[in-house]
Amino acid sequence: MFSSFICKLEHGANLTDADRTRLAYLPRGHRIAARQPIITKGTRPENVHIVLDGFACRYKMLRNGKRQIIALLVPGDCCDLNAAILGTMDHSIATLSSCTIAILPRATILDLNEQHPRIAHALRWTALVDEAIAREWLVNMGKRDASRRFAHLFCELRVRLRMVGIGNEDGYPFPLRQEDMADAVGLTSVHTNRTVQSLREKGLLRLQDHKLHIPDAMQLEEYCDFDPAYLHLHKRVD
Amino acid sequence: MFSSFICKLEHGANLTDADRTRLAYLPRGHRIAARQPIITKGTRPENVHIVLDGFACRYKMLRNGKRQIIALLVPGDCCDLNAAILGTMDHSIATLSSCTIAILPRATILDLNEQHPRIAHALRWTALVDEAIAREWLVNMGKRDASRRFAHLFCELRVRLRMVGIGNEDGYPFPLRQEDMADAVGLTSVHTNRTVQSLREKGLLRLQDHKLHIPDAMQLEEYCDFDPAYLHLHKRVD
DNA sequence: CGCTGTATTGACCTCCTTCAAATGCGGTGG
DNA sequence: CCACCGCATTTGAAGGAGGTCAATACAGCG
Repeated sequence: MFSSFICKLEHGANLTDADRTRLAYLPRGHRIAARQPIITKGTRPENVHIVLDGFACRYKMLRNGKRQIIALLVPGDCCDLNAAILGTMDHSIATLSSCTIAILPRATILDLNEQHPRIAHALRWTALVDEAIAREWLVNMGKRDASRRFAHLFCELRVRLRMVGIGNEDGYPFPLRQEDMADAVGLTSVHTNRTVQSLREKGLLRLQDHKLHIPDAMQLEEYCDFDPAYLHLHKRVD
Repeated sequence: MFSSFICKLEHGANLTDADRTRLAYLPRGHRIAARQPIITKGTRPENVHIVLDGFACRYKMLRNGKRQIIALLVPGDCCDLNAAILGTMDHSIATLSSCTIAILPRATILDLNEQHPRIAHALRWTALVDEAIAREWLVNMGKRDASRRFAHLFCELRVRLRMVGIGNEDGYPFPLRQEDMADAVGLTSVHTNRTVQSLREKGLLRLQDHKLHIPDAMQLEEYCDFDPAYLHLHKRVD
């Protein structure tokens, strides 16, 4: 089902029914296990990958073996929409949980861009929002302490997931290991553990069984100075 | 003179002479003092701003008054090429040194995109490289210690500036205050001071009179594991 | 010469890392 | 059903990188 992808595009443009039926005809996704490569740094991207279910990530490895996660990809997110212009990939993409991934031939994207201006607009919108998210992550890593950093990440994901119909008022599925979370915010997994505990003790959130529980979203947003403006939602979520 | 802008675009496409003469007809820039706003968060961008000379930055302010610099803009860089799609700016842009800035009406950009496919391609390329730089900055802040962080920033700027004909083998102009440098890499100005000193003591670089001197670029790149692949230069620089 | 803004230095503190060991837990095979 | 394994989480102790605060030095400039 492309529902998450369509859901996401709805936020970037006012799609028509014709647009929606066109999107419904896209190839179905296939299942990939957790922690498997999707796209590897240095390769030339041929097709466009879309996450339909599960969590994936963009990341870069350093020579010393450390991994920095550059972006989290949730259902509805595109992996390499514009990567072709740059020639080769400057980072890799892999699954974090088990995922279902759709692979669209580049020709399909070209067709969508030419035949469906609203979809084309929505696709450009998603790319720019991804960029805005990267900018906000820079702020997060540069200026917030550990617990606010995680709090902010969780607030962001709450909005992004609600955008595609995942999770509800009091939480959402969160399949990452602590090591993944650590690599995403620039901390160690040990400190991640202690930080999540302190957030629980503060009553701001609870993380168990790969589910994130947020008792009071407002309070959490207040705590970390979260302002969803950078996600550029025109339609309300919640 | 649009030389830096043209210079930059040459790296994103094989421009023709017709492209170049078209670019030469763009409006000239005007002078702005250091530390002046160019675009303010929350506003709706009307025109496209291009830095022709000097250093500027994208930044976000936090509620607690801290500033995170999200990107450095050097001659040839565009400020808000695609911002219109997102509606309002989610961050601000300001000069760091005195700058000359060109303002292109959106109509001009549309015209370039329609009449000059190679320029259009180059513009898309610049936008994607900006994004790649943001991703590399995430790695820098997340995984490198203070001295490697600065080393990496200086290596990046060396390549970006050479790309537009600024600086030479042993250094380049660098007008930022230590406070600006600190806000760009996520450290304090005090620690910036000590870190730059330690880099000097290591013989890796010298910073004085707003000029950065790099005795041995290879050595500096080696030190911080700098790999310019993310800048996606097809034509050699140096 | 004093004013202003930036760079520099010192002392102290704390947040986060590092390393290592312990705990928990779901699966698998005996 | 229990023992064992692999994997992730949790905990402890110690050290270090970077932050904070405040004082000083320095340079350009009216």
